[in-house]
Amino acid sequence: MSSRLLTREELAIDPVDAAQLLLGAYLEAGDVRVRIVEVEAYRGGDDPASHCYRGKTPRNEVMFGPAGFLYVYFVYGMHFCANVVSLVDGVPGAVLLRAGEVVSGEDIAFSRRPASRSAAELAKGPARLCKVLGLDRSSNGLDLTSASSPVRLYAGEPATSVRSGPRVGVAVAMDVPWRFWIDSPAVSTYKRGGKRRNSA
DNA sequence: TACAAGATCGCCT
DNA sequence: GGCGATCTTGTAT
Repeated sequence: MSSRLLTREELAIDPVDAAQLLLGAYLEAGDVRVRIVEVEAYRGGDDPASHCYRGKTPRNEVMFGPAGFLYVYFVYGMHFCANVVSLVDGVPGAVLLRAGEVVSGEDIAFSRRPASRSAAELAKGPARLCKVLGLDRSSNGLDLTSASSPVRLYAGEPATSVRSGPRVGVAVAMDVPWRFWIDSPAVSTYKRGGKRRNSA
């Protein structure tokens, strides 16, 4: 298993490229380690689906900062979603971590997600991924490239057979295939775009 | 008035 | 029954 931390410069690239780099990488928080198998790229000003599309705010400030930082945001009043900031300081961009496989600390993961019926379901979805890793708003802004950080990002084996398609749950820009995943039982099968309201 | 936190309802399996 | 880059209300500026 790889134990090399990803570097900031490796992540200071376009979110679309960073997304593919993160596939197969490992995210470790405390005693739980997850292998990232599904991500989505989010850009800034040219991406209406991005939190940054509307400009910089204290909330999404992290996305405008240097690459390699963790951006955790609150959604639906009960869920958290984790993003890995990419691109350089001043340019918004991030990769949403949608799903992963728990490869270490599975017992802890189950204790956090008792409803999970199988290991593959533990981190099958962005909100679950956060809960399994114990990520919350206090985790926002952590440096994933620092060995002393409570949450770290490790390089994995190069992802092969990367697939791509429309992003999930995004009501706009569905024609942009910025969702990437690799073959894994933990990848969510939910792939329908357009929800809530009649978007047709 | 703007931003951020809290909730709910539709679509999913 | 559970999850989700939305929607609404409260607080801060």
